[in-house]
Amino acid sequence: MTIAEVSKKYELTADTIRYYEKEGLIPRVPRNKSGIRDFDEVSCRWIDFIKCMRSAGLSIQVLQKYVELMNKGHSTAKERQELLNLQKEILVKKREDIDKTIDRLNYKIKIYDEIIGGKRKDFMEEP
Amino acid sequence: MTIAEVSKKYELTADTIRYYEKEGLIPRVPRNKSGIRDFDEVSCRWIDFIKCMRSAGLSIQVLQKYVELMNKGHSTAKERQELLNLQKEILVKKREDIDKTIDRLNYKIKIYDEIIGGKRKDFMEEP
DNA sequence: ATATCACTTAAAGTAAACTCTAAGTCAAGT
DNA sequence: ACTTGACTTAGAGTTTACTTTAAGTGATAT
Repeated sequence: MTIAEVSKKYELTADTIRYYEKEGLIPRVPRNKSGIRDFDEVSCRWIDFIKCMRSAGLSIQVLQKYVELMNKGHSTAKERQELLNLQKEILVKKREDIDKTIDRLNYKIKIYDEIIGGKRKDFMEEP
Repeated sequence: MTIAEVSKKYELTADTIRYYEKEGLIPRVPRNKSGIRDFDEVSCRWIDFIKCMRSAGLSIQVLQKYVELMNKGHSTAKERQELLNLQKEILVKKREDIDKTIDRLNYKIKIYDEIIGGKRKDFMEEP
């Protein structure tokens, strides 16, 4: 698969994919005889994995670390598990923040229904 | 309340609070006769609101826009509601991404239990 | 043969959200 | 009177995650 095909499939720009490779977020992608990237299934699975992790906000640095540990081999399995576990806990916390914010937004949206319906005054001085 | 007290209460640095005010994320904070900020309840409620929204990832720009509409008065109530509603929908989508990622991390963490327990091979080439 | 087009690289540039610095003011303590 | 420490401002600097640019290569279409 060419970078253009992968880019379309995963909705990431070719630039972003090259950047991820350069930064070591995905292992080096195989090239054909003229030096052009030819993505195999393993490369695609990596792209899919990184895209998922990035969509939730895991940092480039953390993902670099994960690939680095992967490259160091079996002895790093425990450390890799701990890394993933810490990131998971961060995401659980983040989800709580988002839940609280959604609740607050829903409440305000409801209040706005009343304001717009003339049933309540629009207090400009308060958020 | 001084900026130091507000900073402690809301766990935001004084710099961040000044930055939020300068950028118009919160209305201008009242000052005492020597020009020092003296936060009243309204200012504190704004800080609390902005902190909550920022914790979920709403952008500075969007929050600036909200304050700007607030300042324009009652006629912008509908637009403010729409702004909040759009942001809410973005957060719902974001929460789905986070949920998917948490699921995927949980799955991998479980697999690592097996790898560490010697029940499964550690396939280094796949994420 | 030549033009076109997608690809390659390294490196510079950008946007968002802070964070820090410099220079200064002011009130309180010794 | 003088030092200390928290505050003030404008503006420069930093970090993260891309994004763009410049210069070049190679395969295919005319």
